Amino acid sequence: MQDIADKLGLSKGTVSLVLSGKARGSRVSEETCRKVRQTAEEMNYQPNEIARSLSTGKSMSIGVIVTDISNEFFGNLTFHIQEQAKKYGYTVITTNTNESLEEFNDAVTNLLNKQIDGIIFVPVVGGEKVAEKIIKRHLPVVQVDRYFPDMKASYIIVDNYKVSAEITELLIKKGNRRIAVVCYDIDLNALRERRQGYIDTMNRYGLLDTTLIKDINYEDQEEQIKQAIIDLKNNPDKVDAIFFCSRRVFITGVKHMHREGIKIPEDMEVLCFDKIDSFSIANIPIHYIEQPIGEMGKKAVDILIEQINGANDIKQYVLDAEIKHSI
Amino acid sequence: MQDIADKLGLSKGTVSLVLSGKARGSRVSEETCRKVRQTAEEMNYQPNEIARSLSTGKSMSIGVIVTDISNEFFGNLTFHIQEQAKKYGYTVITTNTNESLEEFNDAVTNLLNKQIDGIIFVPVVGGEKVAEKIIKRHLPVVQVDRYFPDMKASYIIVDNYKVSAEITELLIKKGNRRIAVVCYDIDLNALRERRQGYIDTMNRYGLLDTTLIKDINYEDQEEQIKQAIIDLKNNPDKVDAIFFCSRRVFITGVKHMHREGIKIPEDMEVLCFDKIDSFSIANIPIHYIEQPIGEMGKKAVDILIEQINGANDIKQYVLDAEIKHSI
DNA sequence: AATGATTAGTTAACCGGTTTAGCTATTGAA
DNA sequence: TTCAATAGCTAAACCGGTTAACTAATCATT
Repeated sequence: MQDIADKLGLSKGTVSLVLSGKARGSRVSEETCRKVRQTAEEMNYQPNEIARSLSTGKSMSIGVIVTDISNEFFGNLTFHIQEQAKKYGYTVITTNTNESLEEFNDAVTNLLNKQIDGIIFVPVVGGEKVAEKIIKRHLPVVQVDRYFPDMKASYIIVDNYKVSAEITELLIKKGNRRIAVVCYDIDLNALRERRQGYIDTMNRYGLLDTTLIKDINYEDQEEQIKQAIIDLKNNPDKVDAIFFCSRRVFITGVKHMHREGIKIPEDMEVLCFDKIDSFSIANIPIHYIEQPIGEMGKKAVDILIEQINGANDIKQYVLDAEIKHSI
Repeated sequence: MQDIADKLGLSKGTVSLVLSGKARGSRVSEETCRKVRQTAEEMNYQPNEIARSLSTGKSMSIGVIVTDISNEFFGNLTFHIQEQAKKYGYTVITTNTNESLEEFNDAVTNLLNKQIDGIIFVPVVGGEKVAEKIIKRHLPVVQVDRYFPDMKASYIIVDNYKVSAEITELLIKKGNRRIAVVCYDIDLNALRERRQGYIDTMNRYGLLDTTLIKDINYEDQEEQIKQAIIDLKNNPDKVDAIFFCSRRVFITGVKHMHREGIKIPEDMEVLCFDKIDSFSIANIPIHYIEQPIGEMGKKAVDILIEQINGANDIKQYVLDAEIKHSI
């Protein structure tokens, strides 16, 4: 800017006014504006956003903290967040927590120091204190996919309970009595709700049987899922269907169903919480729940930007997921 | 910093020296260091990285430009890049190009203005001029997955030709004569090489037949892949196997093979370039090529950081992919 | 006593923008 | 002719760090 000013015999301030589009209000002549813009072009001037940020206190970038971007769900979510942020002219810094509290903390600290304008994050078990740090700074924040119940902050999630109840009921109405559930035993409200939606519905129809509930330890999942499938196959009272509470459990579960020679859907039907891109390579009918990932990502950004622009009401959305069927 | 300095009757400079760890060289007393650090803690001082960046000219963040982070391959790649960058203390800003030249250009411009320390990017067709902008700024850069042949810059890619030739040969040696290929007609060297690896190998064995080569237009892929499958099914000289040149083509292709009642592997075997997380839900044997995504991501970061730290030799790695088999 | 070396810390410029008070010259009205 | 209003621009502070150059005091050495 100084170079442009020197070349035109103007001051740095004037050049800044023109280039930042604030020339009209402060009345810089049409002529000068044209010359400044032309010279900037000629000299291939590119603004230094860092300097601008320091001055304005706005970095024009937002932080996104997810569990693991290589996971189909979070990859999709992040994609939609990025595309929406792009529309608002915001840049996105993404970090993975790998479900670790320490990494979550590091991510938050780092983003705060980077003077980020807002944060969209997927809560990590035990991360309330860390999240409070964001609130204390009065930094706009939106939780996605999960939320801390005691935190006064915006969130946008899916009604896990409701859709799980619905899909269970759907299967019951189709004539299934013996529906099993396979779910991680992790203490995430999303997972608890999916499991509970199933349990309450089965109960309501008087079909609940604890031998149909298979809780899987995350660390030892391959083995435990395999065992769960074998158990269900050998259940004295024939099992009609299995509800897998998440993507990965479904993939591993179906694999072992194949290995055990369980025919889908003749022997058992399968339900999957989450859509998988490649359902169609499995030549079987699959009932699945499709979360509105795109809407969730877009809306999270919308809410965040509103807050960045001054809104200070907390928005908490609970979206409905859809029940679908492959093949 | 000024506040800390005031409270202790020191100068801002001294506080900066202590807090940035340069106190030893500039000899600030042990006592003063301790007091500064303690007071910083008490006042909950957090450095403003933006200010630091402006001053040092280093933003401690790198840009990553991929095609589409929601794609399993790029999601994985980005994940490994982020994890490795974290180790070096670098933050990652990710952007998607959606294979669009314009978006690629916007991303580069934006990252340059953000005073990023280096860029890792997946080339976009026609993006040579845009990439030159990075080079002209003498900004460290690493291309991944693809590369611009005429650009003097580091890259790290997989030997698409070689592994495609190998997998074709493997199938031939297993007794297959009529191997087809289904590939996008996009002008990406990665895809061209996969196709060519197949063609040259078939040729070498005297098995090449152009009715076995199916080029798919990206925009109309669903329909064209379907038609390709039907064509191959009806090929007068029975087709033994199909080599799908990428993930998505494979998924769509296998779907239509199922629909057409083609039995895998009895009627035809299938080959997929790229590993898919959920291969196991398809109860069929699949020959696939697994790219060393983790290594590619990690190495890309290593090379970039080396360059950021002053190395100015161009590194060009061609990694080997592995041939594997599901079930 | 003079000199040099060392220790401990200060000063002030600088990074590259933004922003606002205020200055000057011109125009228009009284 | 005089004064106010306005247009057009400048000067300088500011954002929050970093760092080269400098000062001042102490200690060791000759």
